[in-house]
Amino acid sequence: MDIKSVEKKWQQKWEKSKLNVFDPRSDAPKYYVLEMFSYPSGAKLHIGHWYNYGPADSFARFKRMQGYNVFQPMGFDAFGLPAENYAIKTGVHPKDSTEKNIETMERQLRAMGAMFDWSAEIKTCEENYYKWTQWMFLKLYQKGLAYRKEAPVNWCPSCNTVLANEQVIDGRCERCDSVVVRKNLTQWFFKITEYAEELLSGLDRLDWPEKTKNMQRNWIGKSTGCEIEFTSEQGDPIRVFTTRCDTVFGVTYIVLAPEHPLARKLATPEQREAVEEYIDYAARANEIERLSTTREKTGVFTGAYAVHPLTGRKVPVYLADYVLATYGTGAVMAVPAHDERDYAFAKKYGLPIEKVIEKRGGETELPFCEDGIVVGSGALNFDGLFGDEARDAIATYISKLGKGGKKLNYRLRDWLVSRQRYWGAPIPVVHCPVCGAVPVPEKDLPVKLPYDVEFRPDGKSPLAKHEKFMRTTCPKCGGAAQRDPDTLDTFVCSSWYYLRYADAANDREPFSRAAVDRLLPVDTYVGGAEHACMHLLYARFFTKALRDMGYLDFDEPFKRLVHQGVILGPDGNRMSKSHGNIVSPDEYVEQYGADAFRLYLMFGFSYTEGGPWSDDGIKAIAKFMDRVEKLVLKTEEYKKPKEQEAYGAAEKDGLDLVAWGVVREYGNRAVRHEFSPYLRLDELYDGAACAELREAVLDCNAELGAPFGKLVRRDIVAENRIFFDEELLNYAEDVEWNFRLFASVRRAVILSEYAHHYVYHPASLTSLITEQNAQSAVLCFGKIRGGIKHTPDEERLQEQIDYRFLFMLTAISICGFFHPKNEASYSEKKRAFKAYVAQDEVKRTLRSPSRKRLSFAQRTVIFCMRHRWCFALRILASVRYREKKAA
RNA sequence: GCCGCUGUGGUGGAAUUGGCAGACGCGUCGGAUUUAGGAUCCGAUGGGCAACCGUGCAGGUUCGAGCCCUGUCAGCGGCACCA
Repeated sequence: MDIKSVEKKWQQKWEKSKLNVFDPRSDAPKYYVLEMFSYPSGAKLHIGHWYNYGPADSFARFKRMQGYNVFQPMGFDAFGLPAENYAIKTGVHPKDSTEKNIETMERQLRAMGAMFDWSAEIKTCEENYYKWTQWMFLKLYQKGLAYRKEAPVNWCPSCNTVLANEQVIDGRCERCDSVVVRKNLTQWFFKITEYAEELLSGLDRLDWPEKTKNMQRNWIGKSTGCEIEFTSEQGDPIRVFTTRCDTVFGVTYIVLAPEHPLARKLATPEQREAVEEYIDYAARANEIERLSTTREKTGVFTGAYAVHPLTGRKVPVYLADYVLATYGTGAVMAVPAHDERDYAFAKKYGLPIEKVIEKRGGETELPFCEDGIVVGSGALNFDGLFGDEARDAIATYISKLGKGGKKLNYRLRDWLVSRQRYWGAPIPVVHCPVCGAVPVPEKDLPVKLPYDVEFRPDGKSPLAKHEKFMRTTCPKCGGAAQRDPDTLDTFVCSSWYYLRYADAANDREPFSRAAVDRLLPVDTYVGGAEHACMHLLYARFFTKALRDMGYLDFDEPFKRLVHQGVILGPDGNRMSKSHGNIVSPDEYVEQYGADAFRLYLMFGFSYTEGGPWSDDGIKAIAKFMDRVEKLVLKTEEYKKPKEQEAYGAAEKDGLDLVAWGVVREYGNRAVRHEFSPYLRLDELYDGAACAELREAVLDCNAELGAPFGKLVRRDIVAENRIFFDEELLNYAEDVEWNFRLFASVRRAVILSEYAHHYVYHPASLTSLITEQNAQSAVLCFGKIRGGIKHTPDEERLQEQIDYRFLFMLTAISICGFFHPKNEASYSEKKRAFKAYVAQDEVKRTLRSPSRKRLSFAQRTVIFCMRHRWCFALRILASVRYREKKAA
């Protein structure tokens, strides 16, 4: 078959027919399948794109065949640093290079044969999109969720911009790997911390990979503890946060972060110089050094003392950079006996170490950091309490004193969104010397990004150097003012794009409520795991904020999340230029076609794991497709009407059952994104199911083959369309086109002009179970011991199970009365069995509704009820197969 | 250090709710076809002569465990001076 022309033909047909466009008037339930949109980098689609979009698209098709009105849009995350860095290197303007890249990628995405709804396409760098990104900023500002403050920020000296915490990996810039330095800058922040609790608790209800949910949980980092107020001798309150207030009686000193506001103030004249020096030192030390756990702790005594709120004891106040200014209160109470860090610090500076917790039932060895029994509370009488109990009591006491109390703390920091770069959405704020920071009125949006800018990297934002852009008037007082020279982090753009898709052409608002209500939330979201703590967290934050402003009616943007794995190079390493192991999709698509390529991606890997690429793998797929075609061509010969009806009822029923089972099975897996194992041509005609049929199919010259001819074709073409439609797309449709024989299709298959858009509803099991084939397998001692015929009526099966059946199973299983190894005569077995079941306890067991107390027999019956179709069939098939072989 | 995930043939990886482990491929071996090679098709392929034994290791629950429980080891991923 000429795969390329077939692909082209069908892709054009779909395009013309607009079958991929979401139909808002349809009555069918909606299903929103979303893949993370692409960043238009210079290169063509790489294998990661294909792996993300190909199988996800097959999933979308599957949902469509199940009768859903599927919405699957595609767009481009077009702003971002790489385009700007490319401009600095080559002089090509980011807008030009981005547009060119998008054009290329669009073409490639279309050639992939995916059913993207291009009518909803969005590009975040276009005015009609970033206008609304700016609108989002204004809304957050109005709601008090965007604010400006001077804060120590992560500065990447190579990218010349600040980075969000999430973008700093091991003290280095996520993008360029340079060492990040700390800098004080006035920047815009989004108050994501306001939603910390909901972002955390909402995770429980999401159908997301556990791993990802855990990463977010860690990132949010909730800890339950207690705030305690100490007082300096001069009277300044020093609040500390601790999760171990049960150790409060062991406090022998206090430590402040070097950036703590009281650090300088508390220093005594004698210590002033040393303190200044230390603060200086800490500011210079870069993140890497500071974060290293192996590094020896450093610190300095302020000369000041603080008063312990419970004991009235005076304890020295130290500065040390092992305390972080940005977490908790920026100050900790040090309990060297029960904290490793405090212990190490106390040892080094010769501070007292006092045991106040005792190990329960054992020798207490310091530092002892586990829960234990309070022993050092003195007159306050907390001695003897353990762990939580002690913490509860002490925290309650502290709050009664008015010196603090229970407190929740989060590791999550506010999201820094200013970027000193050009290629992003300008921050819609004007700085007026009179009015201060004034938001740009909605009607003046968008704040347009100028085209003619200077990219030379000199630490200043390119926009800051663009006079025409910067000079403006204050919207409030009308006086001369300056624009904010920064742009928004590109993660702001991607925090709401899934909403825009629903109403991409709207030029009056970011989205209409009606459109969003119809399509959102996203039912299945597919993309890489690397966004766990950034995009996926930010997007959730946006959704919740917009909900609270009344624009949305749901809490979570992505109901279900699937991460695709990573396709590695043939050598098992990550694909990279330095390894020289990059597999380019293009050459394979050229040789085998897009369908074969996609099929291999689904078939050759576990979707969420990925794995090394193999040339043999894709060859095997090509071979598979070849065999399907041959099989269909062969069966074409069996068309004679008389012979068509010659196959027996039993065979037909058997085949129906198999088809039903496989279709159901496939469906079960497909909804879980487990595609790989269910493309077995052979299984359909396997010995387990229909040995005769398989022979007939594989040897078309055999006499037996003729009666099955039509059935085979029906099955391959009609029943298994579910496989082909999804994964073989164009190819399958052409096969079908050439051999359409739908006359005998009994399923509720709705025909339309375009084969792959059939709605497929597998028939119910009940309709397939007949008097002939309703059987259960009898399992006993772990093996199948036989089959039992019963009623085909699924609903009434339970009551129709006759006592003999039940008792026989009981006998076989529990007592072994009828076990093959039991040598007694039949009547002896029967007598023993009857005596056994006459016992009250056995009777009770047999009637017990509790699953736990069910006997084996009952469980077997239940099991068989659930599985009977498959086991019954297998028994039938294998018996028949054996008989035939013997004959 | 803490949290999470994963351990199945020579190999990628199957196995529904605990129910015939190793599907479907790749590779290998044998056969057919071919002047030959390639391609294609057919058969065999966990171990053991056998009964049997086999899902990282050691236990446990169960009539029955790859799957559930306890412990342990290894690999991967994330977090990491977060008080």
